[in-house]
Amino acid sequence: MGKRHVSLKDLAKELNVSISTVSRALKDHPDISNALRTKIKKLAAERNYSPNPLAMGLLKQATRMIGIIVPDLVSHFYSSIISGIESVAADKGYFVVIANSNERYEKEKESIENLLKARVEGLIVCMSCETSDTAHFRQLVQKGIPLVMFDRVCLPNLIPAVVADNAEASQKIIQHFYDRGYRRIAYVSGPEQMNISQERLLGYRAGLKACSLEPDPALVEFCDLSFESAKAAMKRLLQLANPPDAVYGINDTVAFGLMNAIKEAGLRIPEDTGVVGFTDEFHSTVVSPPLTSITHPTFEMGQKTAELFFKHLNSDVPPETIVLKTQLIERLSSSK
Amino acid sequence: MGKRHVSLKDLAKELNVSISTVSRALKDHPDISNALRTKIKKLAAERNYSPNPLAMGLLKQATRMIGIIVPDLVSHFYSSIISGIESVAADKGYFVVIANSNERYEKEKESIENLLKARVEGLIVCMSCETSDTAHFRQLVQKGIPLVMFDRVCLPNLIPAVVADNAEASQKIIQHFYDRGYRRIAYVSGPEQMNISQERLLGYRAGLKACSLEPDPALVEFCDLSFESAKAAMKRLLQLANPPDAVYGINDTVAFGLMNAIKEAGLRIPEDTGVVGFTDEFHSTVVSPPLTSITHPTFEMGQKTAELFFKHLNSDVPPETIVLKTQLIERLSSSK
DNA sequence: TCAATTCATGCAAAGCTTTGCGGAAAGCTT
DNA sequence: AAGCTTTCCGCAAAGCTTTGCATGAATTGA
Repeated sequence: MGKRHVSLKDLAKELNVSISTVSRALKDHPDISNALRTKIKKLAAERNYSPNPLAMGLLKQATRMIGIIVPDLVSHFYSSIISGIESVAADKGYFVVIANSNERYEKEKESIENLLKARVEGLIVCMSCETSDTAHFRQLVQKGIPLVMFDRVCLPNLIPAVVADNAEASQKIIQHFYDRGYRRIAYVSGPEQMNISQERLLGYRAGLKACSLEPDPALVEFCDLSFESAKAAMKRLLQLANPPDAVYGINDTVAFGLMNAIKEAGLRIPEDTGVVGFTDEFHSTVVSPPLTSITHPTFEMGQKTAELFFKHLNSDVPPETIVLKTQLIERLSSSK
Repeated sequence: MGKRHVSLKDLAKELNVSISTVSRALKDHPDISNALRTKIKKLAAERNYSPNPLAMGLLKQATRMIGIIVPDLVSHFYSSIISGIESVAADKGYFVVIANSNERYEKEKESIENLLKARVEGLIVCMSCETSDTAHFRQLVQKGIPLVMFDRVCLPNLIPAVVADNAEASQKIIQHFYDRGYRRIAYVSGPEQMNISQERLLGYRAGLKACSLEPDPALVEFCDLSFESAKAAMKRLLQLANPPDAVYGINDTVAFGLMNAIKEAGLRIPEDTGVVGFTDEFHSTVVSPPLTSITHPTFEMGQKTAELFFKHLNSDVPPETIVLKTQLIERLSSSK
């Protein structure tokens, strides 16, 4: 039950030289003679030496860890984005530590605390849908802690961010519905305080206007982003005196909830009700009928977010917001 | 742009006492007088002191990090298990660091290296489907590094593990098909070296026998677990002179691939071909028709795995394998 | 042969925390 | 008043690495 890792000290003792000599030899410092250098390097390789990151962290005040806070770990959207972040971070020799806010404001604040206590070098955050007070983020900026947000963002003048072009995507959806002959188009949004809810609502309205459709407030519903609440929202829409013939859900889970309610009501998709989602490739091909949707380039969004993070970690550039273009993939759920 | 975190030293200097006094006061050591203790605690709270985990790690040789290696970050199965692990780890004050083997043997070995270099205290692993050589795991055990596996496991006498009762689940599926009137039941497995492939195959055969059905080797297909390869496997099955009237896929992605191929062939589910998956709740309700499946209790599996990990981290108990019971949830895809 | 370089290596501090041990001051007893 | 016990606190080491400065030896030039 010996020590698990060899240290410079161990190597030094074995070769009867000082720790600093070993350290220098290993990093090709010119002060060390060739003979000794090769001898030290050989032993280090044999013993499988690797520098202790704790010691390095202490010395350099850098842990090479970056904290991620997501509202939910399980859905494809976030795991895919995390995957994208992780791939870039790994390239730079960074680890990611993931915390889950579970869509709760309190948990989000707590996660920030914990990650800072763990000495992450900075944070990448997607806000919980409950969060409307942004003081905790402003504080991070004030303390000079690197922070980048994605998808659900706030304080764009203070905090670098990566988002989808939400308004434009919404408009494309409305236009698409219109082209397919749908005329009463509903939108099931998330909580009002979320930037994505707002932006997509603006796009929705702009889209209606562009198609010369009369906006009807009754066709805009809100839900808490859960499958069940989306289903309930759809049920309310279907009970309207003049129900929609098409509906657009703010994300994948919501779209599935909508489809479920429509089917349970005995209506056909896309004949009676068209559906479009804001979602990622995989799911949409699995549901039936295949779901027309905006492809959110999730993996890429993760990569871009990580790149932006590293940019701001190393230099003091002003915050920028990267807007990713989306694409509408037409499938069966919206082709009357 | 001062230091980001206050240290004991900072507090000590401010109060003109020694570092050790501050340290002791903060942990209620009896040697410190009441008056001084409260004064120190007050300042610590004000300054938002939290002990530096790097220093602690160095001192205690414990990083409170646990490494997880999964074959894939994006699928619901793994993200849900990770979520379960994380919830238990967080309770114990541990962080999880996640590495993705991408179903590749080489990447798996590399991830082990990297996580050890990062000084995780132990590893939780689900093997890549490529992995058949288990020397790298045996090495970990020899080095005394805590290791627990889940779902796809190996060396059960050496390595503690959490698995589903695969054989029994398979049998239940066959029995279920039989009860619904299906008679030519196919099984689309994963790579042969995987324990889950083997165990479920055994259960499949036992199930056929219990139902007095003749096993037909042509009805067992293998795939690499991807949607596409599952689809290809199903196409091969459908081209048989005597194609199956029911098929069982080794996991969710595979089952979706099967359904896709069946639909493309113009066959109806469940009338022409019954389908059962080995999957998790959410997806199965979203596809059409809803997929009958074995519920893999993923979140719980993650929790149990983490609990087992901590058990073995702290004491030297012999390896045990925890077998989780599964449940067959009947939905439309298998009810002729 | 002595002084002046050059070359190779070691010392020690810093980064932060815990903890055994020793020390000083105060209070008590006789 | 001297000695003893409490009570309270600081020193220093360990855990690991990097790096400026110092030291020692060896080599060169005069």
